[in-house]
Amino acid sequence: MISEPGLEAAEIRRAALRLFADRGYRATTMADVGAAVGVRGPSLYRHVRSKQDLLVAVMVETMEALLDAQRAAAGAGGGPVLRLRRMVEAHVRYHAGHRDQAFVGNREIGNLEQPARDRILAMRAAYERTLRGVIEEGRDAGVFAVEHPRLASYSILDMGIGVAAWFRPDGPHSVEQVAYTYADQAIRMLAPAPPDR
Amino acid sequence: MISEPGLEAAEIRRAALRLFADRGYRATTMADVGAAVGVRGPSLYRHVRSKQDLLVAVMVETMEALLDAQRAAAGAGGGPVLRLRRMVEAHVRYHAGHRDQAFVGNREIGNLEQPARDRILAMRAAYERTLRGVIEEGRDAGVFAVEHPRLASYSILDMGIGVAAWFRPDGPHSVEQVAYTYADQAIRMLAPAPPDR
DNA sequence: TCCGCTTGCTAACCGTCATTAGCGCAGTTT
DNA sequence: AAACTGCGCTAATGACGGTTAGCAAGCGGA
Repeated sequence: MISEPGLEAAEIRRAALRLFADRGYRATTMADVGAAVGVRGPSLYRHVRSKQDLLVAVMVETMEALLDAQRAAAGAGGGPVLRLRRMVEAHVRYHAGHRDQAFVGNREIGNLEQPARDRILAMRAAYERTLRGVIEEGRDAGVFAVEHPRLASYSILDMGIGVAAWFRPDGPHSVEQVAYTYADQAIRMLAPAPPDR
Repeated sequence: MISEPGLEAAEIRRAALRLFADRGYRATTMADVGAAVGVRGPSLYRHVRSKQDLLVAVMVETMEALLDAQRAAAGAGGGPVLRLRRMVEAHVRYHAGHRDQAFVGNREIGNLEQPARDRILAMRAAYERTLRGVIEEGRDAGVFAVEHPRLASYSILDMGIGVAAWFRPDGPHSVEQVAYTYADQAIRMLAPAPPDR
């Protein structure tokens, strides 16, 4: 046999993700997901507990990937400016390179049932806290001039999140170009006014 | 009589907006909207053509308010830096002061049926184009250093949009404080490197 | 060969929901 | 007072959709 794929839970999640991304969780039916993997709706229940479980799996996966990328960026050493640059680049790279995940992860929070919702919110809070930590460290070291670090971290995260909504791989900008430009903007946003003038 | 309110279409739209904002369009039932204005679901049809019409009305209203605010900010004269500041402040003020509208306006685009969807998208495109125009004008005048004006306008708009998701009137920041800070960040993001060094 | 496990299918269940029909009650007009 | 009108109500309609039941085909191992 030439390795008939065989329905894997991961394949179903992939299909669900794409559908959630472009129709929304509530507008996607189990029959839709089934059709996307060549099966009838009810057959999915051999591999998946529920539609809600699919959403939770997709969103947890997304947040774990983001946290991993952020940890890698933050853990590579260097001063606050360099670490911030790497964190912003990682953030943007993920949102440009995994638009569906990012989009669903940001739009469908309200459709998560407890306790999954709180779990995801806690992961998001941790993600923000880490970025803010670097900003505060840079402020204390005198390399950033920031009055409200929380407003700065929210701004930086939100501008990256927005990338998931408009970025197209076949558009005029490459992922790396956007990541670099956004990191630059973040740094300029935080840089202290130069001593002259 | 002490002026029994009397059901107005505007009152229904207000209730629908709130429900759309915190449950989502698809998760909101006409019975929910009815309950919010003290009436059964079917009675709403005396005042409203359909649920979809409610969504369209809410979103068109939102985009018109944004475009009006932007026009006012841009039309008040001044150089590119000042006009940009006023436009960003107006953008943030709206997103902090009308969170429900902004939130629905950004999340429910996919639930708009044609031709309303294209109409809203055209309004959004015009809104972005105007902001980008000021950025390009500033670049041509030498007061902004921007390689990709489109990336800059997207960043600025998206960071403002994010405000609608986290801002709380009883939180630690006032609307004006956030608007001022965000405008500042936008300007610093675009400011050319100073001539020294 | 026979058993049992896996997995897909159809049918059925049980809700939910937008929307329409048609009734009846004011309040107002003629 | 009769007729009209505006508006809310209940009941019904027609779809849709998540999930469960129960059957059957394929297949590997004893």
